[in-house]
Amino acid sequence: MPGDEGPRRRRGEGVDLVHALLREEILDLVRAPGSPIDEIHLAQRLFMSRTPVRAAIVRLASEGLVTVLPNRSAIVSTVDLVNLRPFLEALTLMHRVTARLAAERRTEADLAAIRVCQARFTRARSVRDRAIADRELHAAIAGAGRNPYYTTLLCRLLDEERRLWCLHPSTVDPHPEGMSQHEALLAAITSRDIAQADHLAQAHTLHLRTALAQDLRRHPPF
Amino acid sequence: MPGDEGPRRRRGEGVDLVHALLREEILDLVRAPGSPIDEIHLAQRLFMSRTPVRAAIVRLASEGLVTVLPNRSAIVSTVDLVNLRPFLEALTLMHRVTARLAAERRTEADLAAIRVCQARFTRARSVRDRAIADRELHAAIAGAGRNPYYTTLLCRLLDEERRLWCLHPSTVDPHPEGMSQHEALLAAITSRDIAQADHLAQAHTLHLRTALAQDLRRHPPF
DNA sequence: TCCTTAGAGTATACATACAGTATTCTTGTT
DNA sequence: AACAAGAATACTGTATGTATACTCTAAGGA
Repeated sequence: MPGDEGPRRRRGEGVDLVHALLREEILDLVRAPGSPIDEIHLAQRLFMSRTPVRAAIVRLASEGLVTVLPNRSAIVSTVDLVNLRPFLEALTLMHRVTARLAAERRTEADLAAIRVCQARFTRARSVRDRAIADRELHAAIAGAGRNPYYTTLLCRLLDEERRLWCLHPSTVDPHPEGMSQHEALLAAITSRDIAQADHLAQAHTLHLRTALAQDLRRHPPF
Repeated sequence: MPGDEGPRRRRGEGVDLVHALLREEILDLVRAPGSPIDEIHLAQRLFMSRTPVRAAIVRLASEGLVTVLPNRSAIVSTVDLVNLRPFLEALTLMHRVTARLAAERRTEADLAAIRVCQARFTRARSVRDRAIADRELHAAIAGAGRNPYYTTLLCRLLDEERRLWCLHPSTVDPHPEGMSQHEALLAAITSRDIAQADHLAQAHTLHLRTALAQDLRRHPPF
């Protein structure tokens, strides 16, 4: 099977390939939360053996995107409503602390990288592209804060936020104030205004919180 | 080899076994930071095949305890001095936020569990046992805060702190104020005094910070 | 003497075979 | 007809073989 098709992958990139593919499919909700992941079919689809597929699943499990059931198939992690409160809580804190640190420590190179992401965000048209660009933008801001622990956690939370956005597209569909919020946040980081950056980061997640609540009221999940 | 010895492990617990063993050896500095991990020898030592060993290494890599070099052997993650500032920064924030939330949300059952950990901490005699008990205690406090994101990150940071303690034992060896600090923190959480819990959590890491600085001055790593 | 390079050796990344468990389908009984 | 027990099936966990990539050593050339 492995040699049947495919441009004879180089040794070592098989796991990354499966990991990236599964990750995208999970975040785009192509794979529904709770749906099982069949190692064999996935391996056959990618013309490789089960070994790298299993390794990728283990990695995704430690990132929280899949849940392994012992002696059963692994499933895509569910989007739990009881998890919503701690999620928004942690997202708010990480946005605030990374924005503060970015305002404090950013270099000119950081600002340039952030502006590239911002430009990419304004060009994004689909909900999915906006979600990806938004993640990259905030990851760049966190990177300017120079604390990999915060960056890692924020990226994980932004991944979960992407699934929420795909579940409730109306929270991001018009998104007119998203850009102006970003612009204001960038201005605060540029001028090293820590208090203002903190305030705007708080407002950013507050916006998400109210939009989600509105959406849940309009489209209750029951 | 697999059936040679060992009480015929049940299916599925092999990976957990290797993971737990490697984790302990890494945190106790039995395996030096930067030292390579030989899958084959480890598998032979535990009377199992390389497959579960590899799975455990992948898990440890995603937890940050080992670093996999592509097409090379995995190595124990190094304790980097340039990482010390973000580490202490994140540790302080996580201690503060988990203590605040614990003071806000703790139940009677939480208090009972925390007190069990505290009792275990006072009974601990060796540096290693104290480090383990300290981790369990703060994990219990974080658990009372009801935010798994904070709990996960704090536990990861406490693991790294354990390696620091083993590298610089003098920071914890006498440790007379550690217990009174814990007692005061527990009192604040019990009486739901959020501001006081925050303040004490901050003092807790400040103590670690100054002790580490003192120790680094006495025993410079060069 | 030092740098480059070729070859042997070793260990990882992947493939595949086997074993065990969970699920499902079938069959018999009430 | 509905339920239970057993068999068949399917997929996971583990073991092991194979090929590739890296390391180390040594030899040759500058």
